[in-house]
Amino acid sequence: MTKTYVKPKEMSELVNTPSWVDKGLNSQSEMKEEERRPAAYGVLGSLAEEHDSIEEEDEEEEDGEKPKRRGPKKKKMTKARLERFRARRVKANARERTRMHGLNDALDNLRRVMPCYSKTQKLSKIETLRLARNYIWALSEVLETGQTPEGKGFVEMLCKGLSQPTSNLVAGCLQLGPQAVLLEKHEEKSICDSAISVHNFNYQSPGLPSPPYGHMETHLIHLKPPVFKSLGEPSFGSHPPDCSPPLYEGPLTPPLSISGNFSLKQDGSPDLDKSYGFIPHYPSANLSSGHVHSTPFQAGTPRYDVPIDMSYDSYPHPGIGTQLNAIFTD
DNA sequence: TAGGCCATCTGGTCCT
DNA sequence: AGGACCAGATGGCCTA
Repeated sequence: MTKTYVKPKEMSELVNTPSWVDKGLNSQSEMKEEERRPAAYGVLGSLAEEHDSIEEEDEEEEDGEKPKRRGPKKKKMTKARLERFRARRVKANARERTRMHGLNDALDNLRRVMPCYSKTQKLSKIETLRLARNYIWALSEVLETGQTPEGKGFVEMLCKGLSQPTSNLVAGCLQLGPQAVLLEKHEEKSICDSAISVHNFNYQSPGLPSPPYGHMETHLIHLKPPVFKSLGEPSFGSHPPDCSPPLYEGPLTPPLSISGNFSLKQDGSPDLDKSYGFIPHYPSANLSSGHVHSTPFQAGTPRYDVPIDMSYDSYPHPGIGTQLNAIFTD
């Protein structure tokens, strides 16, 4: 289930005021015992406790009843040392946040080059990674065979292992008609025409609003995944040299929206802030007759179901697959 | 209300 | 000593 994620709180609020700060405490160790969480017990609390335990241990050693503890004796936790640990922990937390933000930014960039992208309807992290894996796979199939991707098969490949909602979403994205604003990219198209021949691909569904932004053809042309370079093109050797996708350095423009229905800015570029939410308009069994899912859905909201094969064994290219296969299998 | 997804905190490990 | 990375724990938000 994709959804619009809303941050629980303002980041600055979380950064500046952890829960124990909210309570007017100096550290989590000062929280009441029942309010403490095991994981949040914290170095500060455990250090304070450690300090106590060391003193107790010393007392016991004096009694001579307990064997001496091996290893270096822990330093006594002075107030200054506690302060240093506290400051270090705060810094580490900030670094960790920054690190995770960087990771999320990278995931966002990945979302932007996925077949369905919208600022308002974000794929989850795991679904983004799974779709990316499938997408690489599907594109490698197109490049390797040099054949027109059969629409149904292409979408099914993209949807391997994805959740039903995400599968529907991808299917909805890719069943767009041939009218495409981005067909202006004729030069790029001509370069790799022999390798990427998708002219016959047409998933147009009756009743689907004409998307101003992309269908499968433009999307494939648009993509210049750096991964092909980094892989050394082992499985693309049959392709003309000029067909190897250049390293992508341009802006990360979304090839397709979730609904294929972006608003356009004055310059013709898609206005990502005003993209519409995904609305499935399509009757079930439209894409793959005989693969209609029995998953219940609300009356009046027909779904565009894609059969989901949760196994990765049937992927076409074991070469690239062996590298990818181990990554996202559950 | 349960489950999914997320951000954050935390402690451990490895490396410089 | 300190930074990067990782995984576990936890609570908040949202949806079915």
